Amino acid sequence: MNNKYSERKKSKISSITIYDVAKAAGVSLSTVSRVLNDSDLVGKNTKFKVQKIMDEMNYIPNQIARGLMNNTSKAIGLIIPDIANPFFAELIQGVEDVANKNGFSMFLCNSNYNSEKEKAYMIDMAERRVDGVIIISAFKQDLELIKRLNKTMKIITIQTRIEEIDGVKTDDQASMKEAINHLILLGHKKIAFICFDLRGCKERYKGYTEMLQLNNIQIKEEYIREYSKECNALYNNKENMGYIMTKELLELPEPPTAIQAMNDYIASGAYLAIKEKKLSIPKDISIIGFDNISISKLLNPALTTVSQPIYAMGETGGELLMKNILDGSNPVPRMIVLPTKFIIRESTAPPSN
Amino acid sequence: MNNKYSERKKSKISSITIYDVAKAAGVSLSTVSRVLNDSDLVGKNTKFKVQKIMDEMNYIPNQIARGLMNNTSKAIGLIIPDIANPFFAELIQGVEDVANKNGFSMFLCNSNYNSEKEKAYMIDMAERRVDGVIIISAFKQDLELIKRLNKTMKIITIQTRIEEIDGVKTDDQASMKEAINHLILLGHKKIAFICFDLRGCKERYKGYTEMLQLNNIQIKEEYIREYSKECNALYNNKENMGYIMTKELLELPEPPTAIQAMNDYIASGAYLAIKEKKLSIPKDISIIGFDNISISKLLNPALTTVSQPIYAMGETGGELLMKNILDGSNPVPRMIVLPTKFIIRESTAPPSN
DNA sequence: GTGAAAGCGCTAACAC
DNA sequence: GTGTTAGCGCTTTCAC
Repeated sequence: MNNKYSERKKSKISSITIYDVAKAAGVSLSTVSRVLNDSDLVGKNTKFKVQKIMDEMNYIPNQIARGLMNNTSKAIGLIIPDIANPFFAELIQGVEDVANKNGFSMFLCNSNYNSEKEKAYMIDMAERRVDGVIIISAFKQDLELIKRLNKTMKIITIQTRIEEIDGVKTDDQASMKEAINHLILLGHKKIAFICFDLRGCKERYKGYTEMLQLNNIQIKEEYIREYSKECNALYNNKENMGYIMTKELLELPEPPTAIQAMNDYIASGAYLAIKEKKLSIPKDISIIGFDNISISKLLNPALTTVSQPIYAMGETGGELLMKNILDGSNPVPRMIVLPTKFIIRESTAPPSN
Repeated sequence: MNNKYSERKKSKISSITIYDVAKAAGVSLSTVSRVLNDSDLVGKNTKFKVQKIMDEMNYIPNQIARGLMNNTSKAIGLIIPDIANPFFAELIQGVEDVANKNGFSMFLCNSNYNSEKEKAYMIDMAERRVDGVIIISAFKQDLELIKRLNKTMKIITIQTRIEEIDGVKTDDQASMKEAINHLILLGHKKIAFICFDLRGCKERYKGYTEMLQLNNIQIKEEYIREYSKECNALYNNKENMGYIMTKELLELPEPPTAIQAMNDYIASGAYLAIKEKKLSIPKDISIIGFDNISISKLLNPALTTVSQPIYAMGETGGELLMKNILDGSNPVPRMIVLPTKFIIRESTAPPSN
């Protein structure tokens, strides 16, 4: 039993450590650490030698241990409500590209429009000591919690307003007014509004109501549908919410002549319901989306919508977060507003009757 | 200068530690640790008291430190080639749901069809000591690397074959044969095949060629297009590759009467090119996709395609990974094959000429 | 039941 | 340039 070299217990998952490398290279721990960090306080020859040994031994540095020391994980979290919506796919890409460029990795957290899950994810991210999170939420935030978590990690929001927290957004309200105005100018008076949750799209909803009021069009409650209300069941991603709400709308004694969807994804569901009813867009019913996700021009007829700079929103959010992580937060909270653009395609026309 | 309590330097980011809690509660570190781990080796009263103090102090446990000790991060990595493709959004969801259910968080890594980036991500995940990764790749893998990384983390593949590595897949080849057969039965002989990269969809491509050969249809090179070849530039996610390849195809002196796309996402790009050319689907040209992503039935006409159990693929991959992490890997590598289903919708018809 | 002490793999003063 | 040493925040024997 030759165990005279058992100076150290091997870890459970036997994995090469800096210690093994040091021993093999005949140098100290610090030297290996220096090589790892590409410090120029090591002799060229030593560096080369150690590097070679690292390769030979298949040494894989342990970021967890490094992070413990520097109190950083070089990771960020991204919390989104619904990955099934292509809007978020594009946004994720913007965030991830920036993170990657800065040497950060990204945790993806999909809350599925579940407020409890969202909260749990936020805490999880804090416990994992990510350097920052980006939150896109449809819910009212627990300010106490946010403030507490903000001590261990930077927080940025996208399309979400949290007191004292930096964020990026677009002017939803104004954009929505433009969309509704287009419908009104075409002659529509029976304009429905469908969304996941009214509180989650307050500004867009406000744009809708304001524009109607401005034109003395009565706001009818039956034209305003929330999926979260419609279905007391939890949000089930296997079905598109727009489909369900539109079906209801079309059953009304006096159905709307136009539908404004909270976003393109929901609008695409509306297409399905309308197709099923053998109605035609835009002849029988006009429809407008919001976001301009890539499928909106694939829809037939192509969807009239408000174009948001989705990738840029993710990118800008990511950059803001990086800035806050790297330079420390700004004393005065910033809200970066990105421009939108109304795009008229084929899904809107004057009402037929 | 009252510094008689400076027994310990505060960490840079001043953050409450187990030490502070212990001091405030008047117990030892181990006791606090036990409370944290919900061990039943602590007195009920002590437990309660410590918990209360933790709350009051807003203590947030440091997972990094815990992970260092247990040699686990309770995290997994998911490496995908293209988040813009809704196929992956659905797959991600399957993986994440399983991870979440098991108390794991998920790093999302989007390689953007860049083999170098993919490799870098794999190494990054290993350095972060994730407990496992799921890889969906279009590239030939560096077996040496895989073997090395497999020592620190479990590896699972989806729709990707790596020697000795567990995975989940569908029978691409047979499914593709069924699709091509449908086209041939309709009378098509000029059938094109468009994909991102032939090596990345070997099985699907094989199904295509085999079925043509079986029917004595000559395989024409100009009908086989790879995006990665078509464009020597790097993959640019701002454009849909199917659009570009289809445009080229339609310019041919003898254009195909049917196009088989490697997946629905690429097929949707083909729709755009065909619409632009003022041609009609399926009258002028038939088209088939692969995957059955949710937008495929939104396309107009609705896309004929091979339905893959996308969410289940992610879920199964996640479960397999969890099993391997929790129970240790199986001695003999497993490949779970999930069923597909050919769905005939509106985008295919007999050729007009 | 509870505490003391020795690590987990690495970094960062501080010596020499 | 290189080594020694003391931690980072937590877990885990091993005593008592």
